[in-house]
Amino acid sequence: MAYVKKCPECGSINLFHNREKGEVICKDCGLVLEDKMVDFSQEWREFDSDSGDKKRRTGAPMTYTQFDQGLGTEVGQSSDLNVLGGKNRSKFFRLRKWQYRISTAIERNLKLALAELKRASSFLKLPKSVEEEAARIYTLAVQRGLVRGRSMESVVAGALYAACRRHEVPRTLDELSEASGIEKKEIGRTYRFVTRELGITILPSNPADYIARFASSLKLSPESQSRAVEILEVAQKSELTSGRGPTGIAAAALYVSALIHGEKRTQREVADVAGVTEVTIRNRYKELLEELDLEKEIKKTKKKKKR
DNA sequence: AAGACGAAAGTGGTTGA
DNA sequence: TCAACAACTTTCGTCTT
Repeated sequence: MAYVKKCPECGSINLFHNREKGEVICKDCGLVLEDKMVDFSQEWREFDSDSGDKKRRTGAPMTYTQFDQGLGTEVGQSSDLNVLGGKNRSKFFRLRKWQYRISTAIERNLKLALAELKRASSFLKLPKSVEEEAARIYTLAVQRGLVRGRSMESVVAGALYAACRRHEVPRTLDELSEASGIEKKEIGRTYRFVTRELGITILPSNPADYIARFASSLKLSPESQSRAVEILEVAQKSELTSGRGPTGIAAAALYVSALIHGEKRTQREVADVAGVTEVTIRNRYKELLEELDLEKEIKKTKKKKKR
């Protein structure tokens, strides 16, 4: 009996297995097929029944998509009061007041922001793991006061963008912009700012990560899709990819492989789904042809068609 | 007539003095 | 902080199918 090969949602065969999170994600539509990895290993060793009880833990799972990560802290309870003397009593009230002020400000912000984050995330059909990551990034950003002077929405969008890239399911700035209603420039700016301030390192995104999604929205065959990935690999070795926008390269690779497999798409169509202009595709396309002799193959399929 | 191609000028961001 | 620079876009005219 074969293992799950196709996404039940869109039928794509392009599945991504994230071992760390125990998820299988469809790269095309973002559907999470499996997220039920259970770690059965114990994290402690039991020497005797006593220490085992102390270390054993239980409770609700912690999650960043809840505004307080599912764990709340409050300063004291009024029932503690009778234990405290006069001085400590006033100190107690002061502390609680501050705690209240700080936490309500942050919490209120987080509640709103996380709602917005969930909305945008479901609009983009992002997997849960990416949403969690984005929520984590946003929470850190709020705690460091990085939201000040920026709109909440733009920071949310920036966090999402960063989370997508970290999980190798990149979305373009255009897509984020459409989902959040924030300008492309602004998202890029806050994205850079937040990642720099939080010291989050992000690998330059790989053009191949875009292929699956672009190919499926262009309705290209799996053959063209895998050919495009092959082309990308060669292009990368010839240093055609460094310094270039990854979306443009991905788009050009797809355009070429579509030609080779006789599934012609206009430059306009490819350009639209990739969020670049025809000119960029043309430039990349030209470079690809120069470096890898693909012209023969294109001609071949042309002749075939005539017959 | 639509698509492909290429030149020229403009934009926003990075880099290095 | 500013200027040089590369990548990409916009716009537009010409060639090809």
